Amino acid sequence: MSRQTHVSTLLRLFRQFGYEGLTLSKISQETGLGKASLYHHFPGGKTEMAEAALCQVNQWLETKILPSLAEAASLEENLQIKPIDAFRAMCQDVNHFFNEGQNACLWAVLVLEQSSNDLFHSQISWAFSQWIQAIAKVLISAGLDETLAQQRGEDAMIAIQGALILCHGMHDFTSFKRMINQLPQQLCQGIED
Amino acid sequence: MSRQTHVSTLLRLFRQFGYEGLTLSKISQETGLGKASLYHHFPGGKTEMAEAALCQVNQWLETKILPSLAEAASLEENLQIKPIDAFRAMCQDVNHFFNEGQNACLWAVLVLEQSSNDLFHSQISWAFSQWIQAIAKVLISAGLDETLAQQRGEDAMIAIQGALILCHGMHDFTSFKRMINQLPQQLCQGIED
DNA sequence: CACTTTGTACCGTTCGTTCGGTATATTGAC
DNA sequence: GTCAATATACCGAACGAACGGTACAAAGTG
Repeated sequence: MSRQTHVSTLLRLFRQFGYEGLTLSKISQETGLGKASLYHHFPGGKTEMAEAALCQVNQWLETKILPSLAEAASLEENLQIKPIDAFRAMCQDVNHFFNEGQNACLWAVLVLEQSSNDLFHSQISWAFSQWIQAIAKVLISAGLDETLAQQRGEDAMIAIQGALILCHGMHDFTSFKRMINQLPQQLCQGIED
Repeated sequence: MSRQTHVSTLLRLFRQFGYEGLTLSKISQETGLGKASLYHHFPGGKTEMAEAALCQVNQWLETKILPSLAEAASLEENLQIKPIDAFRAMCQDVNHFFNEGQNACLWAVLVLEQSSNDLFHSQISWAFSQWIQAIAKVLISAGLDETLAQQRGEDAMIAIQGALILCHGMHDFTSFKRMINQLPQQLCQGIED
């Protein structure tokens, strides 16, 4: 079993219990690896395990979300992708990634623990701003004002993160689904087709 | 020093470090109380301390937020409070409570730690739904459709929670201020004056 | 005096981490 | 092809430190 095999498990555990809340005993139990084996794959210990999980999330963003947004923002002469369709695809990926809202977001989990904040802050901050910029560029390429486009990108992040919090607090995930359905149109308000 | 004196400190610490991330040593250090004193005031230990902090947040909701919303929703003949003004006042309180976005939300912190989830879930869930209902009733009393009013209440929670996450992740609190400024009008969209 | 509040020392447990070592598989030398 | 050498994956046991929590007597307070 390679290191990468266990990163998905790590991601699941860290976003479920948080950094401080997740113990090596639990990791050992869930991965089926002894504690010593964990240190073979992750010599940096718990910190490196969390970094690996965080890295997986950021790679999801880089490979599944950012490219198609960049494509929709590109100003090639044969502009075939409409912004609304790009955002619909994005929301579909988001919906799948967060399991219809039932998965917490590792970014949010780590952000809210100041103890682990400094360690991972740069990567989380990078992810947020990349995503916001990617959305903004799509809207700018559709003729929207630059400032407003940036704000809409922020609003998308706010909607996703807020809906996850609310749904987990209420144990009711209908709000997340509604948000996912409404977000594309909300982002495209006032842009010409 | 009475018990209540230290609850504010507890609230600050729990929302800063989370439940698992906050240790009794740190609490002892920050309050200036020895462990014995802490257990004198909070016989239930760490759990009771977190509950006291959570209770303070919920009491803030009950005393500062819900009453004025209920007043704005009341259908007395001399209806002097306009919805937009009620929401503006609410947002001002929220802005102050979260220190312009720089304070994390204890609800969100506890919600994202599944370990502590079951202990506090009922109180957090209660708080969310009470707040949503209070907003919805204001909008309903202004003639808005009931389903849409409920959704706007949820959207307000989503906006607040999401903005807090985003701002903490970016170490930039301008989005929170913008959200606070925009929220009242957003909630009142399409209602007659 | 009675009663509340606190300091000190301590409990058992669990934390993250490390050590020494064992299988199995792959490689290299001859 | 044989056999030593190396690399990889894994584990049990234990480490010191810190955890949440407790017992109890001293100190403060009316």
